[in-house]
Amino acid sequence: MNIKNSLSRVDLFNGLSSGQLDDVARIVSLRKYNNGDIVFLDGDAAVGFYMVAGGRVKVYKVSPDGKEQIMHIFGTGQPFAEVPVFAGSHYPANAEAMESSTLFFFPKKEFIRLIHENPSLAMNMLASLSQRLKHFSNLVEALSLKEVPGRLASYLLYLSDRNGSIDEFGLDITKAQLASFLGTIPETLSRIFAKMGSRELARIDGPHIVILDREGLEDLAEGESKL
Amino acid sequence: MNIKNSLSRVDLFNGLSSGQLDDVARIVSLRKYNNGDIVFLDGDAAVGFYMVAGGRVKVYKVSPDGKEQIMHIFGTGQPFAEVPVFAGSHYPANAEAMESSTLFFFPKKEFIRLIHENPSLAMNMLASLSQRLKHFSNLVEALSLKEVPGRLASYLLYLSDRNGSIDEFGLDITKAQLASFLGTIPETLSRIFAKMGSRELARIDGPHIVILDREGLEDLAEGESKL
DNA sequence: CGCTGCGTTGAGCTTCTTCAACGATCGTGG
DNA sequence: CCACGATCGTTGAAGAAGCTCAACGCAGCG
Repeated sequence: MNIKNSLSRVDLFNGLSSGQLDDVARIVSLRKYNNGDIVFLDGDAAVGFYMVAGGRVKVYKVSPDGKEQIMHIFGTGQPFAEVPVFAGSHYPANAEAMESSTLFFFPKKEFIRLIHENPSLAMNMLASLSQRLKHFSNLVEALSLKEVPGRLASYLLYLSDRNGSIDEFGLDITKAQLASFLGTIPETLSRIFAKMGSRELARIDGPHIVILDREGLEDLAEGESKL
Repeated sequence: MNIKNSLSRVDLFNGLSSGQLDDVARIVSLRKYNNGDIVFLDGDAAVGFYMVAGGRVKVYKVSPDGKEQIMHIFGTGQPFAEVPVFAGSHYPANAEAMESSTLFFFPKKEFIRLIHENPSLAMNMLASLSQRLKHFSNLVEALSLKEVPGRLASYLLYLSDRNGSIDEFGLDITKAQLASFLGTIPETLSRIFAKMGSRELARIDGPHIVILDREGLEDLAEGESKL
């Protein structure tokens, strides 16, 4: 069956028996969203959590004057919004589809029952939350201890690694979204890209990036040099 | 027995039977630290996690040029450094005792075994990690979307709430530490305290705070006004 | 063709940090 | 008991980083 098959490929359900996967599949429902559709808003009452079956979703906060901070971008196979399942009962941020997306929805009560009966599922969920905490801890470190050029350099190196440590790759989000993710604004990002270009650290051509000086970027990322 | 008694009072072990508490107590060891002692350093191999039995511990990151960001301050009853138990195997930050402190240490392998056998313990741990995620999400929001006066106002209001929503209370950390927690430096913090004083928002006398204008502070915290 | 969204660039300004100096408090040892 | 150094906090002046506002180029698309 289609849903069960998707679930079986996902970290969160690693090590579950076929019967246990059936139990999970039984409580899941599918939801479809178009680009820009809101999945939930900060403060909404939460009755369950989601997992990306296809597409991408951004989770973000907004300041009163409209500035947006992307906390996380989730792709296929990644669960999100688990927090209110285990602590509190409201979503602590907004979520919006960044493209046409299909999401699995897991109702809170039923899922908690499954966890009680299923230690591996609990362990997987603990691993997933811990992973998330690491991500946030990096984000805090970046926002507080690095300047924007350093954050951008880190992100470029991260993208490069994710693509197999090659020096040439494409941005998979718009620059405005990247700015929001890095905790800055498009204008600032643009200027820094320009500087990286003129310093021969990287060549930027639209969404196409070529890393020219990996060492230089690493120094920037570690705060050991400036632009 | 002393340890078991302490454990029984702690959220993480809520709902555990006496026998289960014994199981936990059996794997715990006690460690003592003086003010300023390092509990672990960023990158250290992690063989377990900790819980504060008495005293206080700060978990923090440091930038190459020495600036420090306090991620979290843990007091009695709070577990910390659980992340490497479930994801990765190295501590992702530094931890240091802020006063004479006694910590429980839980070895990773044994604790994981207990979790497997004990669904409530797993659920409690999930709740604890979720709580932590909420904390970080607030921290990210503050660092990225609020200016320092807003963060300070939030913190003062938080302290007030924690003391029963009264308008008069003491700072329980030094101003330098508070600065590090708010993602700024003592000089900046000092200037903002001075401004809050002259605007009659709060009176600051050493570590003693009196909130004079709660509404004004709330506006600041929400980014709806400036200093 | 003109609209709209994305990205870039410039000028000015705000916020925060840096650097330096100084006052107050506190514990220690002479 | 006082002097000393250390820690903590405050204040001033200057500078850096990033934001705001505004204008504009460019591509895709109805």
